[in-house]
Amino acid sequence: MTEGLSPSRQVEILREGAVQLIEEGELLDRLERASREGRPLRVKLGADPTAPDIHLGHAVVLRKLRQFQDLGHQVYFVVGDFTGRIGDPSGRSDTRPLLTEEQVRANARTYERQIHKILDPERTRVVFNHDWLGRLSFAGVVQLAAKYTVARMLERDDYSRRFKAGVPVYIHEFLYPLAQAYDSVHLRVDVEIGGSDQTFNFLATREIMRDYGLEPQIVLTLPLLEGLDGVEKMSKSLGNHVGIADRPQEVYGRLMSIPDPLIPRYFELCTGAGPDQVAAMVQAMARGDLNPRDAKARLAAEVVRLYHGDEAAREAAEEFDAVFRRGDLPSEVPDYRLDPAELEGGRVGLARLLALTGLAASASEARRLLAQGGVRVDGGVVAGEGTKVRPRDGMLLRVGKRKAVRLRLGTCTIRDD
RNA sequence: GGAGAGGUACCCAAGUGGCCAAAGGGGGCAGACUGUAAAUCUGUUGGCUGACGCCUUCGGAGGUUCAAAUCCUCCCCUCUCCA
Repeated sequence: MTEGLSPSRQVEILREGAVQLIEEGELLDRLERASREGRPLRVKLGADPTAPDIHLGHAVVLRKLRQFQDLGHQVYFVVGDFTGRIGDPSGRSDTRPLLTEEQVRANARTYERQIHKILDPERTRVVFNHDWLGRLSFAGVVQLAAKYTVARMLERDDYSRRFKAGVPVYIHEFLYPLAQAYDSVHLRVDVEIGGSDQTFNFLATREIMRDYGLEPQIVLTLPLLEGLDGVEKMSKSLGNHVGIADRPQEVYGRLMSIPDPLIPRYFELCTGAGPDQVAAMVQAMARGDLNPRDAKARLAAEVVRLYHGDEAAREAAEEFDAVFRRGDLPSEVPDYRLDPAELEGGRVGLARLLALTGLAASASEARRLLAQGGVRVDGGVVAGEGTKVRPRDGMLLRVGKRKAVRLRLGTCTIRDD
């Protein structure tokens, strides 16, 4: 706990690692007043309820929020159950799936469970913006929309780029920043925090808050973490993410797959490593004293430790070395229970079997894998596309290094589903 | 309302009657190599089949033709300019 620090010291802590802080002076001023009045600052983070898996990109922001909490401030975690239906205009997503009430609630619970790996539950309030946006009348919407101009809206890079490129921009997308702004109006937010891609929305919110006669929120943006591909920002829909609630082995393995140039970046944004430590490591790698592979292993272990503890980190590292350096079997090999009806004369086409077990998406794909030597049965590579095998209990099927299934042949096959 | 351009596989994009299950790139997957699931190189990338081959797919529905992503009709959607 770092509660009770002087406002100027708080500013120092809070601005560290930020892309932008608008305005630093305002923050200091607000902290001073709050401290005099003995109240915490109200800090807002908005979240889209469509993909409730929190990944390392979100964690960058959440860890900053945690700092706010440790300084004694109050977090409002706004679940965008209303705005989520408008459709997030950033990025490629065309139309968002409409979520049902239950889905939203379920996703919100998933969120809560995960954010508390990082946030302090005592100082976190989870709220739903449908509660106030859903009550806004059309007249209220018009009033809100009258507070911002088309020209200013088009300043947003995302809109103007799509507009110039001839990609459709729908009118309701303009409502997205406005709705987000109204969240801040409703909650009388002191500080809003988010990824640097949110800068436009946050700044628009400041103006709109002023228009409603409120003090504009202070804006704090943080770097966007690149995904595992090193190109796009991390996001679940792009599949380049590492979820903080993913299995430790998965977290470890996925971090081992980042391209080398990304190593310092990940250390900086995903671990507690300070700039000095990172710089030292970069130098060591440049000198050849530190193998990038080992740096990555350190990164992976550190991140796993952060969210799953020491033991999980050790185990994940061990498993990774076993599977990928020594080519051993993964520790958890799922069983597949083969239906005897698939057998013909005690045998079954290997391609068919691979498709059944899920090791290949289809029998055609299985044939391709076979042709490429990517399939092993009980340790031996099988090449022939049309190969038939005589399955036996405990037979081990492997595709590539990562996927394996153990065959089970029950004598009794009572199926009640 | 008028004029024009477009809609192709997971994504971008070529293809304007048969040689098209559809070029190329990205992404994915597999193999080689390695220091790792990095980088690089190679292969592969609709489904069914041991195989010959068959079936489904180029916005949607019909039609012409021995043969349609490609031609015709209607419809839906997007963009640009004009009003």
